[in-house]
Amino acid sequence: MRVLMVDDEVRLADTVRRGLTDAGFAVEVVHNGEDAVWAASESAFDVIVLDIMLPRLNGYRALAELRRRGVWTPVLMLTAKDGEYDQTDAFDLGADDYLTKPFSFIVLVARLRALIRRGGPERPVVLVAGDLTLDPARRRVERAGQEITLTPREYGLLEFLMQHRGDTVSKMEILESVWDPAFDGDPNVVEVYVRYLRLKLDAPFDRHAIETVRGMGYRLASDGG
Amino acid sequence: MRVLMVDDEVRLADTVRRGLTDAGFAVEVVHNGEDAVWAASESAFDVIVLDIMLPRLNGYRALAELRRRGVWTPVLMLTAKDGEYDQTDAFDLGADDYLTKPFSFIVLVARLRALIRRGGPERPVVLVAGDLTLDPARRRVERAGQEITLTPREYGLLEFLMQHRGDTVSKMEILESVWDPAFDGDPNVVEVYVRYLRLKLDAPFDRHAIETVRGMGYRLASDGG
DNA sequence: GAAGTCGCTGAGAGGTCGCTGAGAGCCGTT
DNA sequence: AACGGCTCTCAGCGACCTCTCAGCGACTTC
Repeated sequence: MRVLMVDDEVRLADTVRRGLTDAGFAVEVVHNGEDAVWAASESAFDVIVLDIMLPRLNGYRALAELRRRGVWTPVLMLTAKDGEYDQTDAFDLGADDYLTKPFSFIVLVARLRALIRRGGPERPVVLVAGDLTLDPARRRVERAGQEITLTPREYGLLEFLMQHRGDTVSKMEILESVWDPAFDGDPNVVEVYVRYLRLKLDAPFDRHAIETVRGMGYRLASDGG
Repeated sequence: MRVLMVDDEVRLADTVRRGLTDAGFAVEVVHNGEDAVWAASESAFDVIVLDIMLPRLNGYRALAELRRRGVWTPVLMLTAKDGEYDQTDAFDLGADDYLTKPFSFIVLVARLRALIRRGGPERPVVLVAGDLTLDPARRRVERAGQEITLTPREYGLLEFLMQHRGDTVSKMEILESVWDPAFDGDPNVVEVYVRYLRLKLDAPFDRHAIETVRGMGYRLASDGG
């Protein structure tokens, strides 16, 4: 059973490594996010222990990058008790379990065994509207099984619309959420990006997922159009 | 947060119920598909946990039936590891997430939270008058389940009438609320818009929701006409 | 039944809104 | 330095929405 331990607290990492080795695991340790992504991509681990606070590439970014690369090794995240991040965010990004520091070593071993036993990693929550799917962890959008590539802005807009699928959202709401909470420019930019999305999501499939509600805003059909 | 747990493995269902209760959820448990549909239709849950293998009506059929009835509560499906179904089928049928048995309880809780969070805030009250409904959040108007598209002005007028359904409201009250508090033009514009609403809401259904009270104003029938 | 008031209706002018194509500015890459 | 991708601005256009107006019918009052 191979474990990749990622933590920049050298002392803690070393303690854990020794304990896990005694428990029969083969352990590799790296201390920053970039090395973690590299190590996990290069060779196959059964499970990854990933701290959030990391130099160069923090735990969330590293996890997202791994999932984006198609690495689905189960990940147990280590979160500080009162960190700035919402712990459940970890799940949205494709983590499979988490532990709050400080943690009991026995619990860690038990969780790791459970993750390994359970096998494949859990799928992150995927937004669905008919045959339109958006996977936040992999930052991937598909219609009818076909991948759609979007720019960051287009992606942000679609994610917002899908989070509110079925509801009518105003351009100002969109601007405040997808652009800037203090946006005060021309709302026309939303129209422009809605058009871009329609050209990529609707036109090629002869569908109409994004409806215009004149005078109010836009609505993404719950069934994907 | 109310959870409906549907599973015919009594032992498992009970364990989950206790765990969720400890985690602060209000849990209701049923053990077959028909009861699930009934329970979910009768009262509002924040999320439904639905096993696939169920007596009387299996999970897929139950889910389809719920959606058919317009129940859009988020559903997390439980799938057996090597079942006959492809897991991704769940998405096609309108499930919002799934977990493979056996699953980690911690993951279940996190997923439920994510689903509830994703579902957004509680819907505001939907205005109802007979078979006429107006949903302010979705900005959607329906008569007998059929969507009616309204212009902003028409929508504003109908919203006002439905807020005062059963009461007679004068044209001046309408003008001050729907048009402008300092409106001083010709009240005839209200007559014109009442007509537009009648053409869209009443005429196609051979109904008379909006009554004229000569010399007084208008009244929207509480029972929708 | 005549006169007056009130509400209904069809037509249309004018304004607003959203859509669209073109292109400028800004990056990061080659 | 040139290029390509991304973001955003802008102005023209067409469709839609709002409101006005005048004629007519219905109801009320005398």
